[in-house]
Amino acid sequence: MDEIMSLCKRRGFIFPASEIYGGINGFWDYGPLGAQLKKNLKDAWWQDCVLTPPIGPDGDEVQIVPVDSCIIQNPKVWEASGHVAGFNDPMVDCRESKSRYRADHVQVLRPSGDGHLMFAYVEGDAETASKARKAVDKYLSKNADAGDYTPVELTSIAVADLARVVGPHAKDKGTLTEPRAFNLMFKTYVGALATEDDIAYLRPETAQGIFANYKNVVDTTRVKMPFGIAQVGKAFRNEVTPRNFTFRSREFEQMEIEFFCHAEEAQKWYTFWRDWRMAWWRSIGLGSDNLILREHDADELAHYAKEGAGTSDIEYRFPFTAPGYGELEGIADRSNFDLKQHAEHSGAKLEYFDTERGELAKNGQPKGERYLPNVIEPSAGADRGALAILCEAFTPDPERPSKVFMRFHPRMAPIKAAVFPLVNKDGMPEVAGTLARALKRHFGNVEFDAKQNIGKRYARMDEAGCPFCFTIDGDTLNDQTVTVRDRDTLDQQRINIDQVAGFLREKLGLEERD
RNA sequence: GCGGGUGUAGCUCAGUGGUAGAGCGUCACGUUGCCAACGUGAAUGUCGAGGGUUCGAAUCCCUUCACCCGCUCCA
Repeated sequence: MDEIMSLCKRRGFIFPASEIYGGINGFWDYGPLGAQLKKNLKDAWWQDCVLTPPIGPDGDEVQIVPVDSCIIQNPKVWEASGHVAGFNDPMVDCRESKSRYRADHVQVLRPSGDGHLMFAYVEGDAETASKARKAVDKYLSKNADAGDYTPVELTSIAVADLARVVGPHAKDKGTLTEPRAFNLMFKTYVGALATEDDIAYLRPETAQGIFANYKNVVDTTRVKMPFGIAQVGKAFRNEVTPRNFTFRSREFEQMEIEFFCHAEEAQKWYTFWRDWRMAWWRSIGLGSDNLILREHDADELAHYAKEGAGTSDIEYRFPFTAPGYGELEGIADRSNFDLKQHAEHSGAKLEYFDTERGELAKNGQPKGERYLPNVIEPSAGADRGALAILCEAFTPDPERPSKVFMRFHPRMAPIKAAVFPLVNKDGMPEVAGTLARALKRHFGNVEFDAKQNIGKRYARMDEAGCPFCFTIDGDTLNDQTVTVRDRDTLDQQRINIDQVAGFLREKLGLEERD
């Protein structure tokens, strides 16, 4: 991983944010190559999910429409979604055992007498409860005046009295910190006065911006159930521990679809999205066994998925997680949790009237059915995706001058092609420059380089992950052919200069896709 | 949030109290005939930051920031 981070810095993929001031924990900037790489990833997602979506399980093209919602929304959005409550759990730390507990999960055995020790345990945890009980018995045998011990909430203990509490996993008293709130949402103020009434939050996920716009989309477009709403955008979380390069950042970008369907079809669509999203990641270069699909166990389901039919993660084996895996995308059946919450909190009627369902009327037409749709959510991390692509592409090769090359899928490669004059004279640079400019118009980032010798230029392109290099040599001036150098095989072939654009179009996957 | 480690040029690193260095990379000129060749020249340092000790600190001490590893957390 150190080598990957070093290459990212050296070649301009990723830098620490505000590095000249020492950086800032949990924030990363993309350099020239990284910005293009991440954009290629987002563009591919947009192309394949929104513009030319896949064929669904019923044989029809899936319906997806985009939105672009604000990072700051009415704070009630986050109350309805459960984020305000869920993000504000006070926690206590144990200085001795290094354990951390949710304060409202810790119970304390407190005696009727004053000034005596108290013993904490974790609610519902037999082991610590038994430890605390035994400690009480032992203590009472020497301090009969303590009186009767009864369980109370830790949160009801005065801060000064915490010094007499023995933690759930501690031997000594007074090792528990006072409960502290870990607010994982970024707070800000709307309006220049910045009073408590003006508090707002940076969105911790893009999903709620979709749910909040659900009614507007249904009312103003001709979408019919089932359909999806897609969004790409930044989200923010005050992670306790930003870690592992860009994997857990405090500012990150999501690519999300909320796919709405009737509850009876939720299972079918969940399976469809799970499998199709997995195939999609494979198609853009994560084809190795570093990529896995993992169904969640029942005990790790999120609050919104409890009643749903399933949650699975598409996970990648990063160098820093190996032999384990890290999440790239989660596909969750959120049931109708979110729309129900927003309907209740806002008072808006969010039920969908489905004219194709219900009993048949006398005229043979369905009477229709009113329901809150279920939601299947494929939610992918753009930064994590870019990081996985970087890790997967990183290929050490002691045989070649650069010692390493980036084996990007051509669709993801930030530099699509390079054009070199073999030597910087005899009319070669002019021909190469003309070809490079022509290719750039069709393929975007195409580099022209005439500096130093040809070997160095190939090596530079290997590190940048450029899949194809075209070299103009003496023969080009006579027979109009150029050499194509393949990044992965190092093979060279000669093609006519007029065929270069067609060659690239085919290799870059710009031909018709299924 | 706890514990351990690291921070010197773009990168990799040397430098343990006395004038800040090397290799690679970058730039210019020359050369070049398909995989980091060569020659000549050049630029590039808040030694992570702040404070202290000292005649003198990259070096010793304190504080702090960032990154890496292990815990913890990840709705």
